[in-house]
Amino acid sequence: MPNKSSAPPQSPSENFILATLPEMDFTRLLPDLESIDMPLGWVISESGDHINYVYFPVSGIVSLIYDLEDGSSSEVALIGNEGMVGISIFMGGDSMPGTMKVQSEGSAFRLNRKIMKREFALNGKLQHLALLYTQALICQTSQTAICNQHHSLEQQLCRWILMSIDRLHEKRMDITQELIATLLGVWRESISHATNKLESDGLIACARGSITVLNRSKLEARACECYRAVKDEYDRLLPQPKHSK
Amino acid sequence: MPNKSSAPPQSPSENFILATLPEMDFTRLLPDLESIDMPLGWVISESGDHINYVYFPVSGIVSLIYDLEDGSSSEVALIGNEGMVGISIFMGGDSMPGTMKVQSEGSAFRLNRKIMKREFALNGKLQHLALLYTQALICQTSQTAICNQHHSLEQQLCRWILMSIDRLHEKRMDITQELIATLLGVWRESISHATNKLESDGLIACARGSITVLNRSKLEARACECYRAVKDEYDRLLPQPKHSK
DNA sequence: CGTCTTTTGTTATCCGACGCACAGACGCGG
DNA sequence: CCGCGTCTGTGCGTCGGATAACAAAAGACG
Repeated sequence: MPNKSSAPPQSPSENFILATLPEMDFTRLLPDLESIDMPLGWVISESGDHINYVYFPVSGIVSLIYDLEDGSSSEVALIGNEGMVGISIFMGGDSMPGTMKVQSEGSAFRLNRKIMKREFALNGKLQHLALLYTQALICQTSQTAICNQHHSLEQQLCRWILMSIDRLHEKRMDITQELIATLLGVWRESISHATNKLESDGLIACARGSITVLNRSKLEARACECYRAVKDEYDRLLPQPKHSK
Repeated sequence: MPNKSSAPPQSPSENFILATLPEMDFTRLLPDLESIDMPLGWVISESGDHINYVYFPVSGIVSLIYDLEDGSSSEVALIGNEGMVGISIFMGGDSMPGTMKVQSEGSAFRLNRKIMKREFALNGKLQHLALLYTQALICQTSQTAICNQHHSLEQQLCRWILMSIDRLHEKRMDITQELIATLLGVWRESISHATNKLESDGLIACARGSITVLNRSKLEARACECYRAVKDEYDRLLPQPKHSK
């Protein structure tokens, strides 16, 4: 099925979970996988929404955001083409708190709720991968919790930039400092302050609405251990797929 | 099977997950459920440990704690008789980051890893409940993340006290301010400051190594919305068992 | 009862981030 | 190329909580 966007068409196997499926499972699911664009800012689901699809991103980033009554918010997890959106479908809760919002445009393949539940019930590889990914997600949210408690804004920012470019597979990301501040749950001016320091130290280059990483290793050194901890656990639980179609 | 402690013997059905199982499933599991004491401070598993049992607490509280390289730490989830410890067994990761530590003594029933995996693979009620509980756990860690970012120490303390007495099913808890500080990832002196304010306002009574809640509703009003948010989601996902043996 | 350890309370200082009020800078549309 | 909206940079007062150094009180134990 051709992708509707102007970008080159993408294959479902560019999503790690789908790519890790055995040939037989993958082929069986293929006709049910529907290609869909994920434009910037699209809210895939809001707190408590009964979600009808599981989304497997092949590009772009989806943020899991929790909101507070006073209007402030924080991102608790980043989801790229290593994962999936809509775990409540197979976890059984049907819905979950938090907003799933496209933080960086891209595209995904989605699977109808009914088909996902049917596949999950087969006790096969998809069930296994979905649960492993969910465990990785728990690790990410937990580490976010302790990071928010103990680490400085600059450390958190470095961590967040690294996690983002990992999922974008590029050095450059298009995002305003305003949005970064919302996602990290901090003040916009504080982000401005931090990016300036990082820029003057030559780690990143900032432009209007974009950040480019110039020195990845220095950025890692400046980030807190949380980046490494989560990445290591993701690598342990979800090894890179061997075949990419 | 008699409980080894001096406390009155407890039934597996005092754990909500076990109690919610259909009679048939419960009866089948019964001979494999091993009673075990959970003394204060016992580390059930440490980061990366290959865990051999799933624990179903019937009393007491187990904390999921994340540690940092500098020795500081934060609790990211509280587990009482509404839940279970050792989800990595059925989630597939075998181990997970974080320490499972008994924060308030009690007892549990545990199930061998092999038996748990076998039961889980039956696609029955235990699988359903285990996954629902895991989703609730994700909610708790996520809310902890945003709470750590936005709310004051006093609000967090109120939330934590409420979550603890909910799981203890008592007004009084035996714990030092030192330990509370470790769990919340803050300074001991700050806890002292906060408890004094709450005590002088008549919400709690403090003694050496214990806190008693005097006015629950006022405490709820003083806590952040996170307490209510998590409790509501737990109630939604895990309704109280109808029968208790 | 007096000593010793553990737990809790007090005070002062310091630092990071908030909160506000701007000023400047870029880029798009007319 | 001009105007205006969006995005970013700067400065400063304020505040909560970290940090440190100590004092006091409550049990534990001989």
